Amino acid sequence: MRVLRTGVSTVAPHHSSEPAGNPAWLNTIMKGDCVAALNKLPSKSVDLVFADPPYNLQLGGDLHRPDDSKVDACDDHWDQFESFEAYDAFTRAWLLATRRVMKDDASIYVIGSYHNIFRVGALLQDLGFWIMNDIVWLKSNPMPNFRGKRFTNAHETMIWATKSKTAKPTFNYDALKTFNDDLQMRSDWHLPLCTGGERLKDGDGQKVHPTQKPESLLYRVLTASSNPGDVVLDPFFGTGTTGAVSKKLGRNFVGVEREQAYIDAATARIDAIEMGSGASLDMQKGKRAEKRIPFGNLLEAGLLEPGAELTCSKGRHLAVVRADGSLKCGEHTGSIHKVGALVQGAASCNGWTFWHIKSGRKRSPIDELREEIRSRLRA
Amino acid sequence: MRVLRTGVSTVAPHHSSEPAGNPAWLNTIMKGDCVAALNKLPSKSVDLVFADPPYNLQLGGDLHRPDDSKVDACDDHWDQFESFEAYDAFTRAWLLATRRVMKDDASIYVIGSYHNIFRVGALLQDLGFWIMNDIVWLKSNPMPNFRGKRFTNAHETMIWATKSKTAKPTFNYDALKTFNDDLQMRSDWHLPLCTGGERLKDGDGQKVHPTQKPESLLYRVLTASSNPGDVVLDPFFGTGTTGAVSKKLGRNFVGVEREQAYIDAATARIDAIEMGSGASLDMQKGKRAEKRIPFGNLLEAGLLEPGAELTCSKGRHLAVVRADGSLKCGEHTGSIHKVGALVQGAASCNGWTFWHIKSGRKRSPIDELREEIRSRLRA
DNA sequence: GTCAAGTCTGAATCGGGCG
DNA sequence: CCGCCCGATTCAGACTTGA
Repeated sequence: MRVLRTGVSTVAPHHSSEPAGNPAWLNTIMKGDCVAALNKLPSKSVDLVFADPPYNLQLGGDLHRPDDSKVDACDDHWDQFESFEAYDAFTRAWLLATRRVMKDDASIYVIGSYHNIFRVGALLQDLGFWIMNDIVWLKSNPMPNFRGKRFTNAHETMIWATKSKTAKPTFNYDALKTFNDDLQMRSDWHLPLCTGGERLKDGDGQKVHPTQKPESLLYRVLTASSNPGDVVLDPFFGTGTTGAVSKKLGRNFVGVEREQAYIDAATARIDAIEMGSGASLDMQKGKRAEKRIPFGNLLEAGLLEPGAELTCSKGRHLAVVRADGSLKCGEHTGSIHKVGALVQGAASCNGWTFWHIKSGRKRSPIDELREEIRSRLRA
Repeated sequence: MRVLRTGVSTVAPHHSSEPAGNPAWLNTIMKGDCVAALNKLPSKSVDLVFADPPYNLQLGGDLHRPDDSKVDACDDHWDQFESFEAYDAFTRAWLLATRRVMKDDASIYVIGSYHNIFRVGALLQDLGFWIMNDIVWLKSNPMPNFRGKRFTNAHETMIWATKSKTAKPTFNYDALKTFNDDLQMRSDWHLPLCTGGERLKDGDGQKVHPTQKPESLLYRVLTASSNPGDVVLDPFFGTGTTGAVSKKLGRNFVGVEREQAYIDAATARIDAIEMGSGASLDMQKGKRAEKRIPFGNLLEAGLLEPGAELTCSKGRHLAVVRADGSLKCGEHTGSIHKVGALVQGAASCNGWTFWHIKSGRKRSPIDELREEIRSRLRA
């Protein structure tokens, strides 16, 4: 993996036509300031953004455990801001730079704690982003509150947003539902902290980065809001969890990071990963992904004859199929959906599952005939 | 209980010296606009504030369930704001009015959803409040996402703050820890919605208030951040959950509410409560039951790789694991349970015990990997 | 009275392609 | 851009109904 240094830019200015193949910045870490680096990327070029910005923790003095050991707090210089105004200006700048490189239907996830997430969320709204969900990452093993003065801070908050209210972001609903044992994925995610072998350590056994995120978190974000081959941007790349999971899941990434030590650790980490590929990356698809079969096809295929009689599952309503693929039920005529809605007095109706045909003694939904057509098309 | 109408104020102007005994406004509902009513209270007079302001939901058209029934949305006039600016101005005004009546060491809790909570949190910080925690109320029974377009919105967020960084708020650490089976109370609270007998209904069986909060939530807030005899203010009193729990726990309350229908319901509700008769009021504890582990967690945790091969115990059926946690076995795809049922021609199947993975020469059920996750979560 | 099956509902920013 | 219309989409828990 190459590292592009944006301070001494090795990224060529972007003209309207990219050379064939992947652009030079793909699957690289750009070194330098977040906004300056993002400004070197072409606009509308990324599908998903995961951002883990500085939390502006505003820590006071040292904190000691009951056994008097010192807590290794996040007091790095990059987490120091003079005021809320300074933090807001910083946030607004990187959000705007990020917004420019997002495709119109791209998603952005920003993670934070109560120190910064309210400011981030309000600014997202002020800048015209549209919030889809907030998600809480519940830590199974959070650090306890040693002083007993507050609740154990056992979660962080992620905001999922799009560029605008009208955006139609990728959301792999069916894949997530399957992933979650056939229940809808909820806004609360129970995941352990990044510890043990996953946590990057330096030669002295010290952790390389104070707030390394667990791969499980990124795994779920990428599964939810991207597809294989998509481009995932992380403007605060750190030790590269986003890049690592992107590579495993067959996504492309681009990162921005200022600190050379983090870049070095991330580069080694990602180089050691084998790129995911092939059928194992296929996402579980739902009915929406299936090709649309007009009702008339059933007549063309000979699966139904004009004059065939359809009923609802209880046999209460009776309709006749006409040669043009419309139904007639008493005074009502129209599509299977329209007539189904009319006879029920409902606002809408899925005619495929509402209408049944007699096969032997039992009634089966005409959806089974549609499935027969689909299987013929696949063959 | 008396109701004070602040429009035709029955509250005498407050001088520096209160007459002996409780002030007239104690344990009453003040009718009228929130800010105007609060301005009639003496400064620095309350110990705890619980505020459930309008969420500014910005709903679009109607939403229907899959069975075509209409969702009874919260579309009340009091939740309509013209813009974020209007909502911010409203929020700033009631926060400032509330701040004045808070004692220096008082606590304030504000609850909201992603529609409004980020604005509330940022404004709290801008006005000099000091955030102690954010707390997530995880709903065991939230409304599902009917269209499959987002994560199930399964939580709301509460912010606990003080008037300033130097405040020393009440925090009954030991009481909470005892309640929580001798573990520190965490920032995630697992509580069901307010339904059933607790939910106030009118003569037609319709809910009186669209967003009545569960008493369990207030019980925990009051236990954490107040003492018997304290004064608890709720500037958006609604149907009076704050007043009801205050009375049960031997706290004093003062509420502000604009809608007469809510005031009537709250008055009857609170009058029916016997002070301190809280035997039935056990604080809802965190769930002790074993947590459900979705199959996808095995991939996130790295215990299975995409592409891994699973078989039944005899090795007869072979399935491949995909990155999204679905299985593929011939033409069949879906969850471990669904595919297990399909390959056996069974109606249902426990995928955890049906599917095995080879470890060395023998096959072991993937249930053992789930147990490994559980032990990590316990650690 | 018991149990099983069916109904109802909860702070919701809930569609998309084609003409 | 607007309108039409196809047709996809739900979990937990309390309550009601009926055998």
